[in-house]
Amino acid sequence: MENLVPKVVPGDGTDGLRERKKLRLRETIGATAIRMFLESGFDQVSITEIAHTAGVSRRTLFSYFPAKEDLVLQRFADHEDEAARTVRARRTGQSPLKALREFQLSALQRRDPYTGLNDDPEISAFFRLVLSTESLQARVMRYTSRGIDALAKELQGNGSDPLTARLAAVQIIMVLHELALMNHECILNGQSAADRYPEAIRATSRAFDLLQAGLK
Amino acid sequence: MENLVPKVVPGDGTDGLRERKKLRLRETIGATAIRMFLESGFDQVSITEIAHTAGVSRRTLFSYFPAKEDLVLQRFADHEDEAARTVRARRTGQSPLKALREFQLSALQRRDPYTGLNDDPEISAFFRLVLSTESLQARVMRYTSRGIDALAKELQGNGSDPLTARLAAVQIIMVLHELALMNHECILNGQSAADRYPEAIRATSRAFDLLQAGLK
DNA sequence: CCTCAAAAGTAGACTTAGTGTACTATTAAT
DNA sequence: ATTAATAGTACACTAAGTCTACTTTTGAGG
Repeated sequence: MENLVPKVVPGDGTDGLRERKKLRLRETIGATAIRMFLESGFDQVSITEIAHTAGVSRRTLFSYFPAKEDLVLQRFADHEDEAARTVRARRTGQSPLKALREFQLSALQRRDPYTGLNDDPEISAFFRLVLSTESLQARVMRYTSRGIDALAKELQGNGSDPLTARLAAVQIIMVLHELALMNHECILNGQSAADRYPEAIRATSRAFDLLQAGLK
Repeated sequence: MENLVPKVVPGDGTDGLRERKKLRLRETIGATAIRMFLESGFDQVSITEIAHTAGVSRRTLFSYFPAKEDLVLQRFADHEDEAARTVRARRTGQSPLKALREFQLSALQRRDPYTGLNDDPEISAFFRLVLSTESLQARVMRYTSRGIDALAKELQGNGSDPLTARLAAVQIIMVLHELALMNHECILNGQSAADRYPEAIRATSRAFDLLQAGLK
């Protein structure tokens, strides 16, 4: 007697040759695109060229990356809820703001690209690409916005009323974003990460002081 | 003897039949576009249709509005440096934050569309259009970003060090933006502006308290 | 190993935003 | 009235993204 349940049980999505192949192809396409963008600029490379270079059809490329911007920015999604996770994982008794400050300072120390304080040529070239392309900047803002949502939710689940949680999240995420931009700008101007480091620490500390104690 | 200076002296740009005609045509095109967008949605109306309805060629339309989004959002540009102007025009001795708070509360009272607290059907439809269209939201963010620049500049010319000015500007403008979103959301859900008013005042006051005294 | 249904991929036409170019029509000043 | 600049148009072009119908690959079961 034949089985009435569907023959293909999706599993958890990580098993099977098919899944691994898809993942690899996605990697290939993304890497090809970024390489070409870094070489010639986002607007100077067409989807058609990327697809051809990566050895897939245009249509296939679009089935992996729904928009041209996604070819560059998928990796940003990883960081989108970093702040929320930091707050969630904080030591008991520690305030959210204190946890974020601590995390941010250690991120600077380890030159986390996310802080803007990283002068690795490939990483700073990637940042330059993103920040010099309007449509990419717009997309980054979307991720930032999701980061705000995530943090607000986390703060709210932590005793804050919804209004305060939301306002705090907006302030915090946007300030962190601004600090990263400042660091990146210095790196762009040729400063080394090591040179910039002390000032980056100072700026971050000052920013958290302002967040905590207000603008006055 | 012929005159060696250029024959056409531009003047201040407001004189002449030509200038007035251009201004009127621009109005016509913009109004036509917004009417059509409100009726069918931003993505459902093509540039070709708008140009045809407004009685101009596609190319002419693009010479007035370089992108489809600009057909909707040019009027946002007016508000882009409102915060900076408010700070500049404040009474002597008043702190920037105090001036902005005062301005914002009076803007709520007069139901300034800019605060999100306006239930006029045409205005709320316009907001809904903008907020339900991704590409328009991205464009709004650009204006917001310019508002930050303007305010930062104003604060800096007012004694703040550049870092503090910049961080304060980011916080203030983004918080105001968020407050407007909240009000708008309530209006969208059918609440009247009058109904929402007390809570809007409360939220704004709370937001300025947080900005001034910190998140703690 | 063979079969076969589902999933992945492809080809190519289509829509639409936006640009470049070469031409025509207005306008305003002499 | 002449004329040079400016505004507007027609038309062709590029490129992103979608739709549809077709082919290939894969992996599970017998």
